[in-house]
Amino acid sequence: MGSGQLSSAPLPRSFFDRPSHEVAPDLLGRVLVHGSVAVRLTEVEAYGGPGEDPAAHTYRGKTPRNAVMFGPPGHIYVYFTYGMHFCANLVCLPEGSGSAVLLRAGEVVEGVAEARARRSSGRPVPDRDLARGPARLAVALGLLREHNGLDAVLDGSPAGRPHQSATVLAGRPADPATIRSGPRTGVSTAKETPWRFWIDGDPTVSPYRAHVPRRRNAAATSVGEAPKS
DNA sequence: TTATTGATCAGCT
DNA sequence: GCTGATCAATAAA
Repeated sequence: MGSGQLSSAPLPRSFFDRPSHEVAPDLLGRVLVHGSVAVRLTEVEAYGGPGEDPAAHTYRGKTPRNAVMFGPPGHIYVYFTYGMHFCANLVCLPEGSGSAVLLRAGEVVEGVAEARARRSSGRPVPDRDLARGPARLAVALGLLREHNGLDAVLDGSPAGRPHQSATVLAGRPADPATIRSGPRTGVSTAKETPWRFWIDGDPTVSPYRAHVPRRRNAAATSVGEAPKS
C-alpha cells in the first residue's frame, strides 16, 4: 500500500506562496500526514482574500476565528462550522493576505484503522468514505480546533521522521489531464468562480451539492401559509 | 440585543 | 428526498 507515498519529500513553504487558485490544483495527489494517518488529496477549493472573494471567511477582514488565514503560508486553518464539524485549509500567499485552500476530500493511504476508529457512527464506513467530504477528511486526520495554526511545512525537517505532527508531502501530483474544475460546493455567492478542483473519476471525490438556502422554521409557515408539501 | 445563515454530515423516509 | 444537530459571524432591529 501507500508507504511509498510517505517516503516523498515535504513540500517547501514556497509552494504555498502563490494565489490559492494556483496552489489548489497543484495540491491534488499530494499527501497530508498527521500522526499515523495520511490522506492523498483528491478534491480541494480555493478561497481568496479580503474584499475579493465574498465566499471567503476573510472577505470582511480579520477576526479571531480567521486570524490564522492572515498568517504565514503553509499553516493549517481549522474552523468549526454548522455547530458540529471541523474543516481544514492550507494557508496561501504571503503573511497578511488571508487566502487559503479548503481540503474537501481525499483517500486515506495510511492509518485506515485509526481513521475509521475516529468515526463515531458505529456503523461500518467504506474506505472510500473515510475522507470523502471536508468534515470527514478532518475527522480522518484527527484535525480539531487545537490544531488551528499548525505549521504543515517542516523547515529543516529532522532526518528519519519528517512528519511528527502535520506535513504536506509531495506525493505523486495528479496528471493535469485528469484535473477538473467547477463551482465551489455549498457556496451562495461567487458561483461563477470555478475554484473547486478535483481528480476526475476518483471514487473519493465528494458528490457536488449546489447551495440550498436553509428552510425557515415553523413560525414562518404557521400563519396564513400552508406548509409546503 | 436578537435573528439568521452557513466552505456539513448522518440518519431516516 | 428531508431533518436535526447547534457554533460563530453577520445582519437586522
